[in-house]
Amino acid sequence: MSIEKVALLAGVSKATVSRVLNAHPGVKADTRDRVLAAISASEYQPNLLARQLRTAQSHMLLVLISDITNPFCSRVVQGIEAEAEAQGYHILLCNSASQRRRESAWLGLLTGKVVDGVITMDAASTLQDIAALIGDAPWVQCAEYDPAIAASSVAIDNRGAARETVRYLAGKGRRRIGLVNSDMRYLYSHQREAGYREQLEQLGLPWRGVAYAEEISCEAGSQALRQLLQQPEPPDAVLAVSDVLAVGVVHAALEAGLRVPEDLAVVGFDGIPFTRSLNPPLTTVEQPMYQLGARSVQLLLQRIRRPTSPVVRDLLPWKRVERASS
Amino acid sequence: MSIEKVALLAGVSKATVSRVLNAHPGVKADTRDRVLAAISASEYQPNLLARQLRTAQSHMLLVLISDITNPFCSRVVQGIEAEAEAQGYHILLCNSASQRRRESAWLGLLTGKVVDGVITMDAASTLQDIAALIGDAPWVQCAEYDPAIAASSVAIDNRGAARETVRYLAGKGRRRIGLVNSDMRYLYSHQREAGYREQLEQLGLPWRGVAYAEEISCEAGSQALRQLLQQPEPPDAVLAVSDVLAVGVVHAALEAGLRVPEDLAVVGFDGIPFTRSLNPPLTTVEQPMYQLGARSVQLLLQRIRRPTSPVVRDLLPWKRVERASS
DNA sequence: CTGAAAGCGCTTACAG
DNA sequence: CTGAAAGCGCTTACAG
Repeated sequence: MSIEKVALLAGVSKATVSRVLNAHPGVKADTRDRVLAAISASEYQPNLLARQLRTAQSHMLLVLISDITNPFCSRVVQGIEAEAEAQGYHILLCNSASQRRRESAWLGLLTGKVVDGVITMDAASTLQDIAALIGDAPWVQCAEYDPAIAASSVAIDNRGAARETVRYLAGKGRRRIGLVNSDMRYLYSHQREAGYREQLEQLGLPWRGVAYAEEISCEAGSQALRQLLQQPEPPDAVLAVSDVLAVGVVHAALEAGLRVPEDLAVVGFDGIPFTRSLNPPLTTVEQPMYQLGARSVQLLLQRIRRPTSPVVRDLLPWKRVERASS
Repeated sequence: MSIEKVALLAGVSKATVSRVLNAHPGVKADTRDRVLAAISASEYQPNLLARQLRTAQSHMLLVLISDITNPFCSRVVQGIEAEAEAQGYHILLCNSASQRRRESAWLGLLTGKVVDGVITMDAASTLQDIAALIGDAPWVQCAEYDPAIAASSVAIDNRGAARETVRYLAGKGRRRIGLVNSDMRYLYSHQREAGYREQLEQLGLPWRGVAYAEEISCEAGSQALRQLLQQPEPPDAVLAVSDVLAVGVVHAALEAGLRVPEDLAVVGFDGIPFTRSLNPPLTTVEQPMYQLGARSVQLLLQRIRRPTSPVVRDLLPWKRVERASS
C-alpha cells in the first residue's frame, strides 16, 4: 500500500514510483523529481520483504558456523561479512554447534527463499547430513569440506602445513614431536594428522604421540598435554591444531614445571592475533582467515549469479609465524 | 503457486492446505491426512518470504555489534542466539564496527520489515545516531546503552564493579592503582573510570594514572601500560577494562622486566574463558555474558509481542574471579 | 516516457 | 469443516 501512497501523492502510477526507486533510466526528469519529493515528504520506506518475494532474491546469505566463540571462526565471519557487504548482501548467522536439529531449522530459510545461498563452516562429518537439506542450492564450504560433496570449497593445504611444521620442529633438533589434535569429526583433523605421520615416517623418527582434545578450549588443550606427558618418554615438542588448544598446552606445560621452549616447544595453528601477546609468544601456522571468508562469498555469489558455473575448490596459502615458544 | 500445487494434488483449496500447514484445529482428520500426503509427495517447501509478508512478522532479529572478534561480544551473541532459537527466532548479525554507514544499511532491514526488532551492542556514542533510524521499532541495548534513549537495556553496574575492584586492590596493599581504559565513546568507559576515581578519592589514595587504549586489542593494552610506566612513580597495580587489554598489559609488564603480581598486580574485565589458562592466570571481573544476551532477547520479544510494554532497564550481577595475577 | 494489470506465494476474515 | 476472494507491497512485461 505504501508505494501506492507515494504514487497518489506524486500523481503518478505505482509502476513509475517503482522505476524511480530502482533508478530505471527511462523516467522524465521532472516526473522523477515529483516522485522523489513525494517519497521524502511521506518518509516512505520500501518493504523489502515484498520486493524479495517479487524478485525472488533476498540478497541475504546464511552462515552456518560450529562455534562463533572460537576466534578463528569469528575472524572468518568478519571476512565473510565485509565481502558480503561490499557486494550488497547481508548475512544471517547460525551458531549451529554442529547440531543437526538446529541446522535444519536454519536451512529451512534456504528452502524458504529467505536466503540466496549458504556458507558452512561445520565439521565435515555433519556436512553429509546437511547436503540433503541444501539440495542444489548455492553452497560454499569454508575451512571444512567434504571432498565427496559437489559444492565449492575454500580451505588451506592442511596436510602440507602439518608436514612442514613437523619438519621445522625436527630441524630445530626435536625428536619426540607430539600432536594435540581435535576430535576426528573434522576433516582438518584427519588431514593434519596424516601430514604429521607422513613427515615423521619420512624423517625416520620413531616416536609418536597423539592426544585428542574433547573440544576446542584451553582446558581441553591442557588435558591433552597431560595425557602426552604420561608417556614413558614425554614429548619435547607439540603441534596443536588450534591456537586455543596451544594456550592450554603451554599452560599445562608450565604448570608441570617444564620450560617453554627449552623442555617443550609448542606450535599452534590458526594465527589468532592474541598469540603474539602470550608469555611466551606462540609460534603458529597462520591461516588467511579474513580471505577464507571473503573468498567464500565470492565463490558463492558466482554460483548464485550463474547457477551453472562450475564447482571450485580453492586452497589458500598459509604461513608459519615463528615466535619464542619454539 | 506451490501451495496451489499441493491443493490440486490433495483435491482441496489453498486455504485448507494453509490450515494444515499452520496446524489449525478445525480440519477433519482425513482431509488433513490427504493434504499431508500431498505435501510429502510433492516435497513441498513453504515460501517463508510470502508468509512473512502476509503475516507482517519475520521472526528474525537484527544484532548490531561493534566487533565480533572480541570474545566478550561473541559470547554474548551465543546467548542471544540460543535464546532466540528457543523462542522460534533467527538472528541477522551485523558487525558494524560502529560505522554509521554500515549501520544504516542494516537498519534498512528494520524499516523494510525484514526483521522484527534489533539488539545493539554498539558504542553508546553512536546510539543517538541510530535512534533516528530505529524510530519506535522494538529495540534493546545490550551491554552498552544511552540513558537518554527510551529503549530497554541490559548491562551491569560498571561503576560499582570498578569501585569494588579498586577497593580490592587497595586491600591487597596496592597504593598506585592505574586504569587502562578504552576510548571514551563507550559508556562503560565513563562509568568504570568514574567508579575508579570515586573509590580512590574515598580511600584517600592520591596517585592517579589512566591510559586510553586505541582499540580493544592486546597490542593496544601493551601500549597503554607503557604509557603508565613512564610516569615518575609507576603503578603497582592496573585494572584493565577488558581481558583482551589485560593480556597486553601483562605481556608488556613482563617484557619490561616486572613480575606479575609481585611488582604489578593486573585485573581484567569480562571473564573470558581463556583468562584462566594464561601465565599467570588472570584475575578478572566476570560479566554474565551469556545472560546479557539471553535477557536482551527476552526483553526484545516482550516489546515485539506487546509494543506498549514499558521500557525495562536491567542490571545483571557481576562477580570477581580471583587468580594469580593479583 | 508512463500506466493498467498480472502475479510473487502465502493467510485470513467471511460465507456457507 | 471448507472454499472463494481479497490482500500483504512490491516489480515487470505489455501496451500505448
